[in-house]
Amino acid sequence: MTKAFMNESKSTTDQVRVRFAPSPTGYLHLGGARTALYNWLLAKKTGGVFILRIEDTDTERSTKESVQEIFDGLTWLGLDWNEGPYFQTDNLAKHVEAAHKLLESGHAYRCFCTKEELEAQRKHAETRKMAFMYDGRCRELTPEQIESKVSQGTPYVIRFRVPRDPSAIVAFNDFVYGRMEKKGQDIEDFVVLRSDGRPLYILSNAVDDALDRITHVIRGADHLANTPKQVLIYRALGIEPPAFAHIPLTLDNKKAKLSKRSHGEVVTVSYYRRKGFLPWALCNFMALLGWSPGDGREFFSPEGMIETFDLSKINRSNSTFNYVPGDARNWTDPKAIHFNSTYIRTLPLHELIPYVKQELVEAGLWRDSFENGDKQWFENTIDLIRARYLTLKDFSTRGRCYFADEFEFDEAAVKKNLGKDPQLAEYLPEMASLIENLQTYDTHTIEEVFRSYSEQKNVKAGLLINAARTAVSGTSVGPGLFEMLETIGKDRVVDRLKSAAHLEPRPNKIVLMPKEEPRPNKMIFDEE
RNA sequence: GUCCCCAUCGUCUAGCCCGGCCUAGGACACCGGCCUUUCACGCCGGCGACAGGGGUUCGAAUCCCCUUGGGGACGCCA
Repeated sequence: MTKAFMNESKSTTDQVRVRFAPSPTGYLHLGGARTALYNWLLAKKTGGVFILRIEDTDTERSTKESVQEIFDGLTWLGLDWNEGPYFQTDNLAKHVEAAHKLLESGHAYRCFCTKEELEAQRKHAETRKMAFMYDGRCRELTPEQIESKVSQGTPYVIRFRVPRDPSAIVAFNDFVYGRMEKKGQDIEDFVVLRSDGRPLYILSNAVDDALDRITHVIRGADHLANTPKQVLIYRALGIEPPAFAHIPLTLDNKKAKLSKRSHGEVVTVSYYRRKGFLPWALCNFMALLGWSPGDGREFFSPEGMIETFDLSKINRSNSTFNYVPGDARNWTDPKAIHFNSTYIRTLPLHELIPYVKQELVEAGLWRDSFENGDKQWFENTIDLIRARYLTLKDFSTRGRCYFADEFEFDEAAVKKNLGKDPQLAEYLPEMASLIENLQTYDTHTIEEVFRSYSEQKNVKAGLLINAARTAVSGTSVGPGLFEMLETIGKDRVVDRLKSAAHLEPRPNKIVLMPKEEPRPNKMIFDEE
């Protein structure tokens, strides 16, 4: 409408400008993170700009912690933004200005109805199972009536004057849902400015998008129904609306009958960080919740996904996050774990190592020699053990025996592999001595010791192999024994074989997964 | 209650717009087998879906209608 506004909002380039605009009222959860990811992907793909805007106009519910969580989460995921963070509250004056412009141009009007009156009407309609929509009684107040109420100091809100012409329709094209139309008659005269002078989201959000020259609004489908209202605002302000892409919501697994209690953290980004996820593994998983390239590919490098990503390939139907509470192995969607473990197994070693380092540092297992004198050994070891790990946590739990001398013995493994034959108490120290005397200590020579010793004693090699495995690692599973013994090292192997001879089956269970912490949340992930 | 969106294996999905190549493909999970010193990986195989009903058509997962189910919006929340 006004020149100032148009100038500020007019797009000066063809560059794609997208934004992630979360409200800092809770955790950054998977739904929001996926929205951020899609925005980021489009920006990267088009050489555009990705903006972070914190929509903190709900001052009662917004928290500093939540803002920090959003920063941390996006940073961890690798979804770097080019502009911002902007804070919506910084633009309040502009939003108010817009509201007044709407008023002046006749696109909006003052409504003096009180909250109480409206609430009563709403209740009334509800009890009679009627649809409630503001009846527009303040719509046609005469200038004199308005003047009178204003001079009396009667509080008022500013409502948008939605076209009531039966033929009026508001339409927009959505990249995902196609052409969307809504009759003006089905849209309420919505409030854009509160009686205390603060703007509402519907206005602030649209004005900010205009101010930030957003070209594509990619957000959750929960905003689909709001969009016609915002289109109305844009038009009334003389601004060309951005393009829209509403993405389907992610739902909870209903059948699991999740209570709010049993939920919580499993839907937050920070939880996956703590649980040992590789950030890109999470991104890859999230991306496929509602988008697919259509050719069956599922694993993408960031570059590959950027290249392949396409708004038109986003689904229209909601997806379900397949989380079943109480399943220790599948503590989150099994497919998410699949992505993580596959990345751990297949990532170029030099890309994985920094994550492993961080994990070992946190667990107190890191030694600086791992990137100096023992660098080669360390890399070989990681490469050897990573194949069967699901999360980074496994490096410090299941992998502990490779980096420390104190580790736990699995009761069942001890019973099965060390308790199998009492003769082992004799065999193991003897083998330890043989190994101790080896001139060269490598996979080949170690294997020779085992093979010839088993022949000599006329016992199955498997008996000795399994016993040794448990003796040096505490478990019954792991890499090939001879590689394992080589990497663990001669001295340690000798010590462990000797002491294992005296090991008896006793309770000493290993707990691999950290305990589930309590926390809950909503069933649906808001996408913005 | 009103308006809107959606509907393929348990889950994520391909196919749908431009009907026939679909006795519906892939992935995860699950089950079995092979490999093997264990566990994984890998490979082979199995289980498993077009929500229901009408139409249109020579032919429908694909088009139309109805029903059902799920979801969203309907706030001086975002």
